[in-house]
Amino acid sequence: MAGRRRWSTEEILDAAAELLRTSDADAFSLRKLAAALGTDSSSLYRHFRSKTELMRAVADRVLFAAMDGRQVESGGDWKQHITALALRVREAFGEQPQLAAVWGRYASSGAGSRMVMEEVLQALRKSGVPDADVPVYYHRIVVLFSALIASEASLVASDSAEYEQGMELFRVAVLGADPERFPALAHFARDIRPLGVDRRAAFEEILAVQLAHIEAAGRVK
Amino acid sequence: MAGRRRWSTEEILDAAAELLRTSDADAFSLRKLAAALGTDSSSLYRHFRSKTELMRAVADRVLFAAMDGRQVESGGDWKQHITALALRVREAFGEQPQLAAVWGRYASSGAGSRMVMEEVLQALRKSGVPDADVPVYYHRIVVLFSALIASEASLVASDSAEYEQGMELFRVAVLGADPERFPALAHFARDIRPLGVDRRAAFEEILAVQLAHIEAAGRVK
DNA sequence: CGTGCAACGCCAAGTGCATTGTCATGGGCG
DNA sequence: CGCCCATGACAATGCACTTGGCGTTGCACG
Repeated sequence: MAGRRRWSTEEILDAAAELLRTSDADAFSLRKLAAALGTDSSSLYRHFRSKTELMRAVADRVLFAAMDGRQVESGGDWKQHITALALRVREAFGEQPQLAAVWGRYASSGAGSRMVMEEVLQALRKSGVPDADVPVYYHRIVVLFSALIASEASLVASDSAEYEQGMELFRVAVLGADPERFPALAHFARDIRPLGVDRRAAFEEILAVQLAHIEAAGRVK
Repeated sequence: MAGRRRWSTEEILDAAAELLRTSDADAFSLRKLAAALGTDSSSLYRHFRSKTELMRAVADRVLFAAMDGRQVESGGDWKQHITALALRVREAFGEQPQLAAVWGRYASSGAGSRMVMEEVLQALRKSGVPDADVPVYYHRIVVLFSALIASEASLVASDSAEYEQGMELFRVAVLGADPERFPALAHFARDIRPLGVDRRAAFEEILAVQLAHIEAAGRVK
């Protein structure tokens, strides 16, 4: 028949990234991906041993794309550097929430992950903390970082029906709290905001606090 | 036939929690739950409209159980209070990772969630920050909190096969980094540790830094 | 130019999942 | 006592990942 052609791994990954970006939420499946490529899902198993392996590869490719074109700058504040990096990764995964979960679980396999690690480590070396302490601070930053991004993405991932339902439950739980048993909750009820709103501001502030703490530790020594 | 009996909602929730605790990873399904109860999965739909609704209920029940027996103490350092609360919730969800994700997504519906909210809010009121600022600090703490717990749980959630595979990829990515392109990574390669290790220490330290920052903000005013 | 092998498309099946109808039943209410 | 509706049981639908087999094609190598 006609369509017979060879699929490069990159073509598959790009199609997958595209499908993940456009189609919403958990609508992604190997079947859909194969259909979008004009082939059969079983053919994908010639390139990847499992769906997880494919997802990992896509995640790294997205990460790589997010890092690409940026040179590792040697000047500038190291905190700004890490913050900018964080926001870039956050934005990249913001459009493909599924991938953030994958990255959060097994952070790191390919070139994209390596670039992220490299930049964070280089920034930390300029922070003033002794070389021996860099790994532990690195670990802490990455834990914080991947947790925030993954959880943020999982918020976007749920389809709107479930999301709305959750918001409704939240409203009921907060506004309907018994003032006797939950005085503080009832007192602040109207000002408490659900988890989903203002994520970016919270993200930046939490990260900034952590970085400032590291900087202070560096100065003391 | 014989087995016909009526299932109370609580029985179902307890069985679900039990199954989630003992069975590993994503092995949880309505079918398994029904089998454990000695019934059919369709019967569960007489009690819950969907699997999500059931998961939400179980999550809140676990939360409730974790909070139960603890009185809201009026004395003690507010930071210790929040830290202890955080660790308690962390431990409760540590055994049922699936639920942490549910909680992270739609944080809050029932009594358990309300108890957590109440305690955090009460602690914040003692922190010295003005009442008007409590909601925003609350928001920040809960975002950080749920993100850390959910992402940590998702690490435990993946079955050991995939976990090991991910660890292997991590090792390759770190140890096999080209020193020319990734000098810092190569330099620290042997001291960089994967995301999964030392989670509890990282958890406590990140939270402590955030709380200290809030306390400082409270003192300034 | 011919041959061989790796890779593709396609088909089918196996297993597991959530969810939805349909039927039967049994306990509570009049 | 007898009806009725909530609820349990069963069957079926639709989709998912994964595996295997089969016919066929394109590329590389001799």
